[in-house]
Parts: sequence; C-alpha cells; structure tokens
Amino acid sequence: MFRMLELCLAQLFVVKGYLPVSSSSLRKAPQQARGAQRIARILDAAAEVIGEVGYDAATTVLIAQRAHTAIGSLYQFFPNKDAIVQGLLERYHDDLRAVYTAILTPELPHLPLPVMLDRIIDPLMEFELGRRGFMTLFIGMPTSPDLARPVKAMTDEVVQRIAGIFIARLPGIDPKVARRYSTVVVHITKAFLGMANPPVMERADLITELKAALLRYLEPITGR
Amino acid sequence: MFRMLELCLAQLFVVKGYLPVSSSSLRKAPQQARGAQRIARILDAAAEVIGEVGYDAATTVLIAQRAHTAIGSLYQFFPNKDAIVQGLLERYHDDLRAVYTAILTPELPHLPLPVMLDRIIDPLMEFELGRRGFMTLFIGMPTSPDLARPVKAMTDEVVQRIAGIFIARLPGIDPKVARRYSTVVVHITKAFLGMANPPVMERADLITELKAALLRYLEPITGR
Amino acid sequence: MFRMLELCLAQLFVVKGYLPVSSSSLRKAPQQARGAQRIARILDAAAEVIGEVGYDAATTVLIAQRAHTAIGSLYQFFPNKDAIVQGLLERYHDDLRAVYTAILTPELPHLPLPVMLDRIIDPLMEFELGRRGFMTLFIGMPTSPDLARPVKAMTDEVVQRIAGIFIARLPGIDPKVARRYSTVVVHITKAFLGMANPPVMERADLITELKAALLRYLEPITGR
Amino acid sequence: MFRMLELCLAQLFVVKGYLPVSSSSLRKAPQQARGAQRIARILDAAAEVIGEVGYDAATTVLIAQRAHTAIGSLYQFFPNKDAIVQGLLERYHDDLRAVYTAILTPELPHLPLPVMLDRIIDPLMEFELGRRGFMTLFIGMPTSPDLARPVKAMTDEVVQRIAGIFIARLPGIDPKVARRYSTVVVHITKAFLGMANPPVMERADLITELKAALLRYLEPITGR
DNA sequence: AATGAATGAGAATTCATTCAT
DNA sequence: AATGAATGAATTCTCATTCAT
Repeated sequence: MFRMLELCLAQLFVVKGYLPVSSSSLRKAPQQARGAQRIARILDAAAEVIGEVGYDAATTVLIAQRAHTAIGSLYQFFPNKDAIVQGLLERYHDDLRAVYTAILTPELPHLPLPVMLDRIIDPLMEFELGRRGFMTLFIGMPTSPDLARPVKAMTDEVVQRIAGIFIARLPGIDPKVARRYSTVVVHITKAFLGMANPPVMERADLITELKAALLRYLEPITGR
Repeated sequence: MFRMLELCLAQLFVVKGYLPVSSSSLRKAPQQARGAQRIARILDAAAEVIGEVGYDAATTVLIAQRAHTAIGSLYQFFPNKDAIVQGLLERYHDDLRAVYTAILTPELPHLPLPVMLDRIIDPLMEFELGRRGFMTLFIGMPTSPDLARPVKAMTDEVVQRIAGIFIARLPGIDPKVARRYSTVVVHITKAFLGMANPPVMERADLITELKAALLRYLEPITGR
Repeated sequence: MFRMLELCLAQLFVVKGYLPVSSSSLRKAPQQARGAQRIARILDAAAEVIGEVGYDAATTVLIAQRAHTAIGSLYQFFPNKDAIVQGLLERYHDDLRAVYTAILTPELPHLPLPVMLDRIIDPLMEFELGRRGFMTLFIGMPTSPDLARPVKAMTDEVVQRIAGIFIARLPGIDPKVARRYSTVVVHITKAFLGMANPPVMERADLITELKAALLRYLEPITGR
Repeated sequence: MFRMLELCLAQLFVVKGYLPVSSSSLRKAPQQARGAQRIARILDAAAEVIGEVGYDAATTVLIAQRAHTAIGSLYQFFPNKDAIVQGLLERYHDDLRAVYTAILTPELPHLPLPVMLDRIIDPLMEFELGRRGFMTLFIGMPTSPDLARPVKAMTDEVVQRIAGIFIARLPGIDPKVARRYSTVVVHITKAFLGMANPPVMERADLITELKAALLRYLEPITGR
C-alpha cells in the first residue's frame, strides 16, 4: 500500500533522478529497477542537502531521510559517506561532459569572440545554476583528499577543454600559455558562480558582467 | 617553572599575536596581560589549524593544543567554537582595515589605472597570501550563518571601499553601478586567491594575470 | 539457466553436504530434494566461514554468499543465525555419533590400553582436525546459551561414552569416578585439538604427545 | 556531592583496581590521580563484562556503565575497544609475571616433582581462577589478530619459563624438546582452567586431577 | 520458492562543552 | 585562573531479519 505510493513518487522523480553512467563509487551494481531508482533518489537528496548545509553538516541520516529511505539502504549501495559525494560528482561530471559535447562543435574556435563566449557560457551557466549541490562541492574545495581529487579532476578537464579551444583558434600558441589563460577563465567563471548562490547580484547582471570580463580579458589574446 | 617558559614563548609570539581591537566575540575582556596574550595565541592557533584542515576538522582541543593552552582556558575566553572563528575574523577585519587605511590615500582614485591597481593589489595580496586561515574562511563561504555573517560583512565593506574609489574617480557614476563593478572586482580577486592555496599556477603569474584581468575589465569603465 | 549450473554444483557438493538427520533447528522440513541440498550447502558454508573468521564475524550474508544462495533463501530454512549453528552442531553431533558407533566395538574396553587409545584417538582426530568450523565452535565455548547448550550436550555425550568404556573395563568402578576420569580425558583431548588450529606444534608430535599424556594418566587407573 | 561518593567508591576499589604498569595501549598517560583510578575501574569492568558475555558481546557502553563512567571517558584513555582488552591483557601479564617471579626460586627445578608441581600449580590456579575475564581471553583464542598477538605472547612466555625449569632440571635436554613438553603442560593446564569456568567438576577434584595428569606425564621425562 | 532490496536497532567512536580540583 | 578529566548527544556504519517482486 505504501509501496504503491512510493512507486508513484519514484515515477515523479524519474525525470530528475537517473542512474549514474559510471558507477565506480557504488558498493554493488543494483540488480533491480527499484535499486537504481533508489540510488538516484539518494544522489538527488545528497545534492539537495549538501547544497543547503554543506558537506560536513550533511549527515548520512539527513540524506537518507530526504531520500525517503532507510539509512541501511543508503549503505547497501554506498560504502561510506564519501562515496555518496563521489557518486554525485561522477554524475555531475557525466552531465558536464554531455554539455561540453554539445558546446564543442568544430566551428566554435573560429567564431567571433563574443559569439563564442555566448555559446560557451550560456549552456554552462544554465547547467551549473540549476545544481546547488554541484556549486557547493565544485566551488567549496572539499578538505577530504578523496573528494578533492575528483573535484580537481573535473576542473582540470574543463581547463583542458577550454585550452583546446584556444589552441585551435591560435595554432601557434604555447600549450602551457593556453592552459594558463584557460585556468584564469575557469576560475573567473567559478567566481561568478559563487556570486549566484547566496546571490549578491541580479542573475542577468551576473551573466552580462561575466561575459564582459572574459571578453575583455581574452580580446588581446585571441583577437576578436 | 613551565609558566616561565610559557611567558617567554608568549613574548616571542607577541609580534604576531595581539589582542583584537573589537572583542565582541569574547566571553569577557581579559583582566591581565597574560590573558590577552593567551587570546592572541588561541587565535593564531585557530588560524593555523583552520588553514591546515578546514573549519570542521579544526577541533577545539586541537586549537587549544596548538596554542599550548588547556581546553578549559580556551572556553574561559570564548563561549564556543564559532566565537573563536568570529574572533579570528574580527582580527582579520581589523588587519584588513589597517591595510586599506594605508592604501586609500586621497590621490589614489586619480592615478593612472595600472598604477592604481598596483597600489591596491600588491599590499592586498601580500596581506592575504600570508594568512591561510583567512583564505580558508574568506573564500570557503562557511555554512553556519553565525560565521557567514561576518564574512559577508567583511566582503561588503571591501566592496564598498572599492566602489568609493570608482565614485571618486567618476563623480557622475550611479552608486549602484559602481557597487556592481566593485563586486565583480572583489570576486575576481577572491577567485585568484583561491588559485594560490592548493596552488594551480605560479604565484608571479597569478598576480600578473589578476592585474591584466582587472585592468582590461576596468579600462572601458574608468578610462586609463 | 543458472539453475542448471546450480544443480550441477549441488551434485558436486553432495558427498560433503547432506541433510542432517535430526532437523529440529529447521524452520520446516524441505519438501524437495533441491531444498535439502540447499540446506546442506548452507551448513557447509557456515562451517567454512565460522572456521575462518569465528562465530561473531560470520555474518548471515557471508554464509549465504558462500553457499551461492540468496539471504532470503537462507531464512526460508533457518529462523535465525543461531539456528544455523545449531543445525551445524546437530550435523557434527550426528557425524560424531557415527564415528563412535564405529569405534565402540564390544572388544574395545578389553584391548591393551595403548591399542585402545589408538583405536579411539586416531579416528577422532581425523574427524575433528578435518572440520575447522567444528573446532571453532566446540573448543571456543560459545557465549550465547542457545549455542552453549548443544555444545555442552555433545561434550557430555562424549564424556558419557568414554566413561562407559571405563566401566566396561573396570566393572567395580564408581560411575561418578569414571565420569571424572572421562571428563579429564575429554578436556585434555580438547586442549590438544586447540593446539592444532593456529598450530603450535607439528601435528605428528601433537598426536604422539596426546597419546603419551592419556596413556600415562590412565595407566594407574585402568591398568595396561 | 556525588563526587564525594564517587571518591569513596574509588577508595574501595583501589585494592582491586590499580594502574597497569606498562601502559602502551593507553591513548595518553593520566595526569591526575582521578584518571588512574578511572582507568583501573574501566579495566575491572571490562574484565567482569568480558567474563560474563564474551569479547564480542562486551560493548563499550556496557563496559563504561559497569565502570560507572561516561562512554567518552573510556575513549579519553583507550583509543578503541581492542585497546581496552589489550590493557587488560597487559595488566594480567604483569600480574602473571609477579606470580612467576615468586614461584621461580633457584631451588625449584631441583625439588621432587610432586613438590615442584604443587609450588607451580597452586599459586597459578589461585591467580587464574580469580579472574574470569582473564580466562575468557586467555582460553578463548580471540579472533582479532590485534588481540590474538598479546594472548599468544603471554602463552609463549609461560611456555618459555616452564621450559626453563625443565632445562635447569635436565641440563642435557634439547631445548626444542623442552619446549614441546612445556607446551603440552601449559595447554593441559589451560584445559583444566576451562573446566572451572562453567564448572564441570569440583574445584578440589580439578586441581587433584591436574596435578595427577601432569605428574604422570612428566615423571618419565624429568624423573621424580 | 527464490531473490535481493529494505529496514532500523544497535555498535563504535568523536567532539563541543562543562566542571571538579 | 588554569588544568584536563568527564560528559553524552550526535555521527558513521553494520548486520540480523523482513518483505515486495
């Protein structure tokens, strides 16, 4: 009887909650559909809770409650608390890769700079602003090395892709220099993301100013 | 006997550790010089420990040990853990105010932009890069509202001062717009600070690029 | 498809695993041959796991996995964890009875003491040294009363049988005294078993010394 | 007020509870008399509880309650549950050493065998039968390697000392052989200890039979 | 009957804070 | 005032057992 309700709720969540593609942080792969849904619900709950109170204050019990799950179920799939966050980061990472795949068309590096920035920043902002848990983890540099590593890996990958755009646009550029510019671009973007979470500026202004800052920073480097 | 040694050590620390000017976070004002030194030592220790392991992992016992103090003594001065960090932030705030007082000379707003930026950024960077505890707290947006408040207050004050420079430089500017530019400048600077702590770039490059980014961002706004 | 494989595996195990004669610890008697095999597999698995990690660390899930069975199936046959061990002990008890039946021939009490000891100790040692799970349970005096009871019952039965040999050999002996000697013999034997598991002595020496100790202890009592 | 009572109780316990000599398992050495008493009380409680329910079922909360102490206090001195048992074993080991020092007089190896056994077994039995926790740990071969190690070390030491007696008594004996006999003696003694805990025999009979068994086992080896 | 996900009481351990000395 | 032992609520994680499929 409650089971029915639970299943219906699971259906509602299914748009939001889905199985992470790469599941290396899981204790075991779920063998029933129920399990996959529950994993997704736990990750959604973790994202919410972490977004609200931060990593340390996000207790496993709190996450389980938010996921309408028993604490034991949580540990059936995730070996420990860190693994939950790793799972979350993996999911974000996969999502992010999907966004990049859509952004990085062959003609992108050769577009006029303002257009190129629009093409990059708009989908990225839409992606990131919709995920409070993501921002908390991605911006707030976690202290545990097990968590810092995937966050750094994710950042590095983004830096590498942006550097790739520069290299395609300016074939003669020293790759190290390209990485340096890319690093700056990524961190400035992170900074603007940080302005959105406890919002210190109108969101429209935020995006306008981010584009302005990046445009002016890059113009002397890449040309219009 | 140990007391003697302790006092001598306190003397050595006295350049670094000193009593915060405003002591609203203290349980009571220290009655003796020894007490003031102890408070300073505790704040130093807290800064170190937080810089090393982050706020949550910085236990009160760890801080007390680092300060060569008994945990009971710590609680004699600070009512709880948050108060220690508040005290730390107050002290940072006071330090920062001192730096600003030195920076904000009447002629500053009228200097050529690159010179102005040098005058602002160099002492600021020197100040901030020397304080790991500061960066951890100032960049990592603490989750507890009691801590988020002073951090926000501090950031707002900096934003206000920078906005003041813009207003002095461009008398007709809308103060709201000035604040917006100032907010951007401050957050970009924060982002570059974040690149220093687990260092992702040479420190010299960091400062060069920060100045470049701000210079180009501000040039169209303030003129050279 | 997997079922086929499972049945084949069950066949392979069938020499080792068989249904316990007395099945008082079972939730219900298995209705099909498959069920009996499954019970045997579970008991085999329990013996292995308990022999390896001890009773407390032998989780029901571990036992089920080792038995290539779902945890739910395990609970279909055994009402709880203790019942598994009780079933194991029952099986051991039955095995032990079989060994004794073979040992206790009518002429046994009248053989020369060294021959009698050979006839008793050799098959007993062979039986016991081959069953790590047995030794763990039988020597390590379980704390739970539900488990201590069958272990005690088993020990008592062995004591009784050995006492019976003494009484047959020395018709005038006080049965209480016979029991006392028997108790000593059984516990000394247990002690030597304990030396085998994390081995503290060559197995050959072990048996030699056990026989020597018992021979010398019993000689003055029973005569050669 | 409660403190007074507590201190009085501590006085009562002081004959039983005392600071372990070697305190390698402690998290930190107690710096106040209160702390030393509490450590002793915790060890006493652990011995009782383990003696009653065994190691696994002896929860830290149960031990703390029995010691009239908060769980936190327990962990102030002992880093984890294993360390409590290690501390207990250390204390037993020290006690045992004291007993041996009293037993092992220079003339011991040269006394008539029955007298020698009396001199060894009587104080040893008195020591061991008074300590249920000791027996549980010493006889029941713990599964955790961290606990098995000290138990083994203790057993080895006893074996070594007994072997020393044999070597002193029979100067030409192969030390390896002496060790073997000693091992047998120690394990037989352990077996008789095991008969005392859930008692299977009158204590007087127990000691009589132990002496008989050892006397007859050793007579052919060491002579009367 | 078989499967394995779900449940939640209970275990070990930590740490902010208090309190006796 | 200074010290550090004492406190216990809170946290992470386990595992025997149940239940939906």
